[in-house]
Amino acid sequence: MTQVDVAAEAADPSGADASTRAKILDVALALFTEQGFDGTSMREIAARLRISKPAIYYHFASKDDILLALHMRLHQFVRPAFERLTGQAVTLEIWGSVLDDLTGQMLAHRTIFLMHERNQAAMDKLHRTDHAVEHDDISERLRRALADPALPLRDRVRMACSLGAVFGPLFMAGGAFDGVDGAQLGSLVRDAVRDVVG
Amino acid sequence: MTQVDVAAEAADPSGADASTRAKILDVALALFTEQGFDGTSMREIAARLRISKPAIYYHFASKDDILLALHMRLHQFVRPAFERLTGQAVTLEIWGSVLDDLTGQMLAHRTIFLMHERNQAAMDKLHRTDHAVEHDDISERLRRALADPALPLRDRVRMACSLGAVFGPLFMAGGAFDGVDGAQLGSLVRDAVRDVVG
DNA sequence: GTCTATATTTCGATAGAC
DNA sequence: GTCTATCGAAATATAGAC
Repeated sequence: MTQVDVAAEAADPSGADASTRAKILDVALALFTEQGFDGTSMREIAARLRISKPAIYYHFASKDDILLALHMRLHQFVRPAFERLTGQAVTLEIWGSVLDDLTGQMLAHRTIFLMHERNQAAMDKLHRTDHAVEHDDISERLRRALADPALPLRDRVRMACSLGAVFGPLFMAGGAFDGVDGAQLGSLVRDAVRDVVG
Repeated sequence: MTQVDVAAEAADPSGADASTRAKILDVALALFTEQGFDGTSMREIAARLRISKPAIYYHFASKDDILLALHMRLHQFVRPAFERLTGQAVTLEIWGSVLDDLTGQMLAHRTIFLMHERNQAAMDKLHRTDHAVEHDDISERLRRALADPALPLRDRVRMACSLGAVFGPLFMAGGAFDGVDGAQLGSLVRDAVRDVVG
């Protein structure tokens, strides 16, 4: 059993003398983001940590298992925001408050979100293969909200556009805002998002 | 030499009795979008066309060469819009007109844009390896505009958010707008984008 | 232009010692 | 927990006939 408390992993500081498992996750996150999941080999992860490949397999059952652990990190960050979409009819106002939270999480954990976006194919395969991910998944609830036939098309489009607006600065700017203060950036993004959905 | 006129490829209708080369590109586009570039093998492409692997290699020098051809298609679609960013200082108004054109292209060629987004890692590697792509590339001009220190941070953020808003309905909706009429969708997206950048 | 057969490389994963 | 050595599968790409 290589499972470990998710919160502890996420709380890992900057890798001073963190556990090997946490260090593997940090390196994998960086490499998966830069080169893609399929473009990164286990050998590469091991080399950067100056350990051997089997050492990784002691901590993770498979390469997919590493990706799954990183997916769970993201899941943990976004679940609180998206839980507001269940149990009540979605309105533009509710959607706006969801995106407000989401903006904060995105800015606090940019690399994880970027890794997830740049490896959607691998993530999809993981969901098809691994049944441990179940269908508690966020993407499904999101897709259902945006396809809700009870909503006017105009509102559905504005929901999708505002969602894109939240991630535009991270996904499409190629690091143009990397050095910018998170609070200031968050304020500007939230203003722009409100202009779409407010 | 397997190079062929780019416009002719893009003009290929729906694959009735199109040339083998064009059919390979169509199948590769679909598979790269669904499963990712690295998650798709040459064997898979060949099997779906009921031809053999070497038949593909007669038309393309390598797997990367197929991806490059698809990249050129996209490049052709977006270049006119982005050429407006050269030779003059970027303003929110110019940016708005660029996104206006881009919205139309995105809706007219959804799959190509989606494939490009879902294979950024492979695309980056292509740019690093293949020097035929040169640095005429769009991504670079885009990044420079969004990082332009002559612009106030607020404007740069709104540029990034509006760019994200254009692609939100395509990238983040999981096909929730697949059946929607392009003209109607375009009108609604442009309205939302104008609220950010207008 | 398309085929069968195969060369070559690389990867994920495991065996077994320490 | 970590190592050396290796297995087996799958992928890209090519040789050579037709």
